[in-house]
Amino acid sequence: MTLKSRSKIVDLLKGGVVGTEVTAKGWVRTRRGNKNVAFIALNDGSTIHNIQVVADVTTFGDDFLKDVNTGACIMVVGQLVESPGAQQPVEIQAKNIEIYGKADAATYPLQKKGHSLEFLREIAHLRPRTNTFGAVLRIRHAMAYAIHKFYNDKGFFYLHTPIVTASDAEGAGAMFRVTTLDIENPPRSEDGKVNFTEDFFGKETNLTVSGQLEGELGALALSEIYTFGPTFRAENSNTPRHLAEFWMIEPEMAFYDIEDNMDLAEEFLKYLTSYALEHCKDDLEFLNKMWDKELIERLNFVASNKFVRLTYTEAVDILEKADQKWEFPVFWGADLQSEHERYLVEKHFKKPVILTNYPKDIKAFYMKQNDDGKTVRAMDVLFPKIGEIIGGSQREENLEALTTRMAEMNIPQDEMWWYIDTRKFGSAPHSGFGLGFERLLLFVTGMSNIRDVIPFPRTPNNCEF
RNA sequence: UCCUCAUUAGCUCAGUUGGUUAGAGCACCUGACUGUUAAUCAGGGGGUCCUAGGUUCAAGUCCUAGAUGAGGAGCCA
Repeated sequence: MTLKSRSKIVDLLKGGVVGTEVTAKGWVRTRRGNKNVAFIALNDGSTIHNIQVVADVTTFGDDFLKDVNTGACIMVVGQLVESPGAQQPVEIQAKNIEIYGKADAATYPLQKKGHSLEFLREIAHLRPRTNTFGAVLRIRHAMAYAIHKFYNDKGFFYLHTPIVTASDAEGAGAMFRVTTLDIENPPRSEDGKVNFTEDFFGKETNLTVSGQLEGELGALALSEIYTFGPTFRAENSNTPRHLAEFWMIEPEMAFYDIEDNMDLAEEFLKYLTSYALEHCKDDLEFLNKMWDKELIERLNFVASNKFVRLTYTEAVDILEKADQKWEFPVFWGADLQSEHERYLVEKHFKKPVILTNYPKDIKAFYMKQNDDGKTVRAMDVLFPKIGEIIGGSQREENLEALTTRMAEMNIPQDEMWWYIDTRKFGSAPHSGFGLGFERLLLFVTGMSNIRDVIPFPRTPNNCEF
């Protein structure tokens, strides 16, 4: 028998054959019992549920069982039997128990009773062993898989856009510099400035803030692509919705206009929501019970109801007529604030909202300009509790319109020659959007802080683990 | 970065108007219990009340500054 031969607890609970000898391995959640019998709740992360191991105290001895405590890692060999207890179908009658790793009860930080999410963040190396983070991490995996499945089934190609980039033209946020220069004593040119031609890449480089521009290059060759990778923003954002390092999905499609783009975004979000409801039932039920009593109801609602679509101008109209005091004034041309977005989603429509056709001055240079000369074909998908979960647009494919806009917004065109080239040679109408993976997970898991849906969060002043 | 709030046992939290020796549940230790379900029951040990100043006869409690955390805002996904 090799070390890895064992039954996963999820399989034992669902399809284990009663009467057979089985081997289970995992971490002890609790041990309880009396002087005759000990009950060990064992979890191996394959499911939210534990399997109950029953150990005869006279067989194993008090001293031995003392070390089979919360946190210890053990192997159990024994017969799978029907459980007389009401809370589990089967249990293991232990014949042999081996302790792989003890956990000193006096110093092991995790206990069987509730911990605050804040405390668990401080022990992010151990929090995957809790019910909540086990559930979140399994759902995170399921969503990542579902994203690839969704696009693969549609014939999209997964494009790996670069993580190190020399373009900071998109202006999506402050960037992390990538350099091998000696930060204490960098080479300088005659004018005293740091001489980046001596840096590793011979120019200034940063971590990517978006794969979109390179994604467009792929779409204008493969027709439909998506990216799914890490993204970095050096913004000093301290909120439950922002991370310095997060994952983003960016589909980019040739021959899609803004309507096609919205259709895809809505179908995508509904697919993922339905996938979670179908494949992560046990974990969602746990999170629903533990953290968010309306979670499953909300997921069902989003999966089965049409999103509201309206233009920015219509939204401003609704907000101006709303019987509501605003901290920030509403007028045409102003960027919508959180309070405005929340009002539309949570109070006025009570369902997800897609806003389109924003004033061009509050949106990026690459967005397709409308004939009115005032608005661009941007779209933001707004979700309850989370706010903006998707931001996207139809892209400006007309060379002259694009370069004129770049000049107006002081975007350096020489650095962007390759991007502009796509509008010179075989340009095509195309669209795309970005979905923040962790924001999706906030919605799907019902967690309220983004630091609790990524294994090791990176935020200002925090890069532990 | 701005505003607000919080910080008391390993964890979760009480602590009255500033007043004797700072409490509870869980965890830990000792014991009881013939199948438990965050097992239960009895007993025990465990405190830099975030840090540094200050006010006061007296500070966990009031004041000032700082640290850390959280919520809201901005930036955005």
